[in-house]
Amino acid sequence: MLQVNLIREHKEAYVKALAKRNFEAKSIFEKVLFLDEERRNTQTQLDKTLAESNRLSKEIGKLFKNGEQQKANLVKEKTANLKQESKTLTDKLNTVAEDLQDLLYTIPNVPHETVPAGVSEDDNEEVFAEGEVPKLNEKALPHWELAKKYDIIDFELGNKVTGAGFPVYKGKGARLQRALITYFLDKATKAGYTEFQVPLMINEASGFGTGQLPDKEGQMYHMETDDLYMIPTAEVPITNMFRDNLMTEKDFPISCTAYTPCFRREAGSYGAHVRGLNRLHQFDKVELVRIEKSENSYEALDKMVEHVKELLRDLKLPYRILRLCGGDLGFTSALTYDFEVFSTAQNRWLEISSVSNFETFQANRLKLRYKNKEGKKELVHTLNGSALALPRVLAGILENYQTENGIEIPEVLRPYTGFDSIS
RNA sequence: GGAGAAAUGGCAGAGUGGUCGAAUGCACCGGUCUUGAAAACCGGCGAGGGUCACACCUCCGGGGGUUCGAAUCCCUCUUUCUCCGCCA
Repeated sequence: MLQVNLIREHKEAYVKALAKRNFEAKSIFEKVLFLDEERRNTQTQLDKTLAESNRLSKEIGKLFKNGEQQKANLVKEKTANLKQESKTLTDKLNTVAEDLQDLLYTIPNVPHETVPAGVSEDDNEEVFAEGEVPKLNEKALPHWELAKKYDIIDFELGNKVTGAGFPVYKGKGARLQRALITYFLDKATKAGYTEFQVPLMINEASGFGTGQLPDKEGQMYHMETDDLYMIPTAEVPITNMFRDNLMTEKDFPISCTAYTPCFRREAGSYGAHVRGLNRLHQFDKVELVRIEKSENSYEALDKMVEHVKELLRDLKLPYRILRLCGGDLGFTSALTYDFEVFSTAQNRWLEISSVSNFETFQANRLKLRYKNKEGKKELVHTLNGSALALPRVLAGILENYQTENGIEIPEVLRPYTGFDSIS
């Protein structure tokens, strides 16, 4: 959620920046500023009314104490009007404040100056690429065929137990997945992130805090009886642990990591793009979250990018980094880098990480602030990134490491898997 | 799931209808003293809105109500604790 005072100050610049997302902000901003002024005016009127009735109440108290009942009753009559008036004003205030809030919720984050304009993923900007695409022979298989051949992932079983998009990992497949998780967590811990285990369901307030609600409730699984949502990413529980916090300088840096399953409804897709592990309703992910002072946040973003690069380098997977264009940028993000691994057998790029700086957009909703050296309260910046999302990493490994004799295990994972190949 | 108790500032803990935004202690910040530190003493010290700054308004778990007036009374929800039941 954008800050109203900043909208007032930087209206023109914001309108221009939001145009990169193809978001027409001008008239909405005008409405926001109008409602905000209305809100403040109403508040002032209400305050005056309440002040007067507070004054009278105290007077009545004194009169009663002095035994001047009659005088007190006279004053009492005067309060009736004020009461009615303050009720009317309170109602008005609530309505205006709510309208303002609703409107603010519809405005996406202002893109960073480096974000290119664009309408779709085709306009994303490649900023880095590394790693060699292996030469595979003609008989190379896509990962879902490999999974079947070596009996390490069973999609049919998942269908039976739950439904499409909930695979069952078996034997060395399960072990490889666990090895990846442990490896990622170890790397994050070494890089200074504190490991957490967090709830896999969240309440409504948390959904609002990180911006999944109110817009994207269709993306999350909802437990109606208890009004809880399955997490679509660990970002939600982790970031919300800090909701309503007022931090001090000493609390920084804050860097957290967690492994969790993630649940996404992802309605509406079909075909080869959702084959196998490409898109699932339940998948595993190791997530990084950082909470930073505004002046440090972009440095922190770079560090996260470097961290993810290192993971892919270690796994020797060919990948590229994209700077998302305005049209592809998430609602809450100011700047996002997507990492994609090249899936050789499918001959396409698979997104395996997304690293973003939300600046104050989430912090404003979360009321997550810190007291700076001058004792002034400032909103913090929140950042997060996947390090990494498992299924597509697994797909990349299976496809890129396949040989005629089986699938080799990347060197760095062997201490974790306890085997060198799957055959 | 059943029975009972509780929820107050960073923490502990007073406060049961009127000058209570809230005693006191600890923690924290500033000062005096000290070679330095500790102790002692003095002062400051919750949050949000509002203002150039004051004034002023709101907040004692959340929501609603009674009253001229609520931290205090009533209703309701949530959470925590104790006991019982069930249970990985």
